Formats: sequence, structure tokens, C-alpha cells
Amino acid sequence: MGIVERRERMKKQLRADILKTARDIAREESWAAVSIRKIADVIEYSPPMLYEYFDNKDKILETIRNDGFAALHEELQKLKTLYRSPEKLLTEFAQIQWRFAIEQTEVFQVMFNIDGANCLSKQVYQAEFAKLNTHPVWEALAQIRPRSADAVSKTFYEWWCLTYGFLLISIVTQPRPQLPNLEPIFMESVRRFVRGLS
Amino acid sequence: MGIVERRERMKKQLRADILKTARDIAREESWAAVSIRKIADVIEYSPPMLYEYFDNKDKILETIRNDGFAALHEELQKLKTLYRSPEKLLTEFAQIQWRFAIEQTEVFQVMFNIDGANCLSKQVYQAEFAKLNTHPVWEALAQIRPRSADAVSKTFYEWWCLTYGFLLISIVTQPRPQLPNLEPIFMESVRRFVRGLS
DNA sequence: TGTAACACTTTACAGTGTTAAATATTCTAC
DNA sequence: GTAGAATATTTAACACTGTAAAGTGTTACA
Repeated sequence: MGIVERRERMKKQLRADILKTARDIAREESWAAVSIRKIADVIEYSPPMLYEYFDNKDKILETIRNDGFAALHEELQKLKTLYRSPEKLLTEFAQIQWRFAIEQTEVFQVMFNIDGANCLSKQVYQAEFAKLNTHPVWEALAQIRPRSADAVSKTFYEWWCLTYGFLLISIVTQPRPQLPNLEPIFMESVRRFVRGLS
Repeated sequence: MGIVERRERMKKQLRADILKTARDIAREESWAAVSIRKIADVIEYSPPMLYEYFDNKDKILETIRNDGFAALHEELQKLKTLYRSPEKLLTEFAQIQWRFAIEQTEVFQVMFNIDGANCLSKQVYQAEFAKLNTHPVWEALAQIRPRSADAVSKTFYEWWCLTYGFLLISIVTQPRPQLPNLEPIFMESVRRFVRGLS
């Protein structure tokens, strides 16, 4: 009686297709060009079908945003098992952030509401700052410079602004072909920051 | 025969009203809520009238963006006459950037394409990096740490990413009432950056 | 006072997100 | 194998959006 299971699988697949299609259109055109009808066209369904899978257009972006942060978190967890040195962990993570932003720019745009990507739901940011002392970056910072929790959280925010801010500005203001040249400058800034901690 | 002059004046006024109204709506609602028809409603004209003043909606945003950068440039020029110390110039300018972003958030959103503000024209960024060695911040950086033009330009880019990046991230990810608490962290980051130069 | 220039509006088109109602398809029980 | 229920999917519609063409007033000058 695998019928309901098959249906379940197909639903999951279609849901994934919707997300993928949205990203594809955003990548090839822009987030401004992403519309319910265009996605429906590509997946060969009528527009209202999408509302069986997402409450509204915003929820589609919200999912992509959350998935983006989750993906980075996963990478971070992997790094944690690979490197013991907190300094190494931080610079390696910065490297991954850079690559992520360059390779999956359309996801990054949604994650930070830039360049036409506009998603109201911002609770993922709060989540990121909520359980701070379990965040691998927070832990690394605390390890390098043991201080009060508040002081570490402050440093954590500086880190956050330095890395993501650098990427945001670069993606928004610089032409795509210019970006590879900026990576060394980014990494140097990160290393200087890490060095300045101890 | 001040007729044509009077007309000229009224045109200029109406143009300014359009820009102001767009900003007002963005401030009270969001940039996503700014529409030609809403602006037309407020200034009490029919929608097509706006096209006598701006080629399209994008040009309205483009103007606001350029005006924003111009305003900051003006402030920077003022600072240049006030302070001799390049370190002081940089930190004071950072302070002004912060205030600008907090007080005129809707302009800042257009300047960097965040939170629903979506303006295709990005040549203002290129302009900012084009005539680098006449930029007061570039000059200040060169004064603090005299190096090759390329090295200074690199530092200039780091400065740009640090200050604007910090602001972008803060505005996008933090709730408005939280922002004042972040100013000291911002300024501390800036001061550390400046200190690290020499 | 007629005419040319200008200011402005009406109407229309193609596109948007989204909803309710109608239809088609699939599965289950007899 | 077919009737009926459950599910899947579409059609049609509404209220928006930016924008262009055509039409209508209003003003200024000969």
C-alpha cells in the first residue's frame, strides 16, 4: 500500500521543485523577476497550485532564507569536528561564507534582503542571536578571549558584521567579475580581526 | 515676464514633492509599498503625470540613491575643513554615516538595495571607486599610512565594507529599537580599525 | 479672439499575488 | 466494474502594479 507514500514523495519533490525554480529564475534574471506565474510555468502547473505548498510568495523566500542559514550552520558543525584551533575555525568558516555568497548568490540575496529579494520574516536573525553560547563561532571567540558572556556576544556581533557586511557590500556594489579579486582582501580583514582578538 | 520662471519653480517643487512622497511612504510602510499610484494620490495628480518628471519608477529611486551619496559627500567635505587629523576625520565620518543610516533609513535602504528597495542603476558605486585619490577618506587613509596607491585603495575598500557593511547588517537584521545599543559597538570597531592602520 | 503650446487626465494593456468556485482525477468500497 | 468519496488541479476573477497612447482641458501669445 505504498500509494500514500508515493504521493508524499511526489509532494515533497514538487515542493523542492518550486524552491529550485524560484532560485533558478532569480539566478538567471533577478529576484524582482520571480513571480508565482513564472514558477508555475516552469513546473508545468497552474499558479494556484503553489498555494498548496506555500501559504504565499513570502513563505517561499522564507524557506530559502532559513535553508540558507541552515546550510551554513551545517558547514560550521563540520568544521568544528575538523579543526581544534578556534582561530583556524573562524578563518575557515569565513572562507566558506565567502564561497557560499559567491556560488549561491541568489540564496545569499534572500538571506539578507538585498537586490530585489524581499522577505518580511526576519525571525531567523533573532534565532541566530538567541542561543548565542552554543553557537560555534561564539564558542570560538570565547575560547580565544575568555571574557564575560556579554563581552563575547559583543565580539560575536562584530564578527557577524565584519564577515556578512563585507559580503553584502561586495555583492551589492561590485560587478560580478570583480568579486574574485576581492576575496584576498576579505580574508585578510578576517585574519586581522582574528589576530586582534588575542 | 516671470511666467516661465514661475512654471520652472513649480516644476522643481513638484519634482521634489514626488521624491519626498516616495520617501515618506517608504518610511511609514516600506519600499515594497511605494507605488506610482500612491505617490500620485498624495501629490494629488494622476499617475501618468509622474512620467513628466521621471522616466520610470526606477529613476525615482536612482535619484534618491544619488542624492543620498551626494549628501554624505557634502558632510564629508564639511568635516575636512573642520578636522586636520585624518584619524579624527575618519571616526567623525563614521559617526555621520551611522546617524544618516539611522535617521534616514529609507534613503539608506535605497542606497544599498536592501529591504525591498530595488534600484537597478548601480553606477554610483563605480563613481565612488573611480576617482579614488580625490576621495577625502582615501586621502585620510593615505595620510595615516602612506603606501602605494593600490595598497591605499585596498584599505579604502576595507573601510567601506567595515562601515557600510556594519550598518547594512544592523539595519537588515536588527529590530529598530535595538539599534541605538549597537552604535558604541560600531564606533569601537571603527576606532580599532583606525588604530590598526598606524 | 484664434491658435499653438502646454498641462493634465482618461483609458487601456499586460503583468502581479491571491482567492473561490468549478472541474478533473484518483482511490476505495460495494 | 462501477458509485461515491477524497484528492488533485484548473478556470475565472479581483484588486493591485508600472506604463503608454490618446484625449481633454487650460494657458499664453499673435
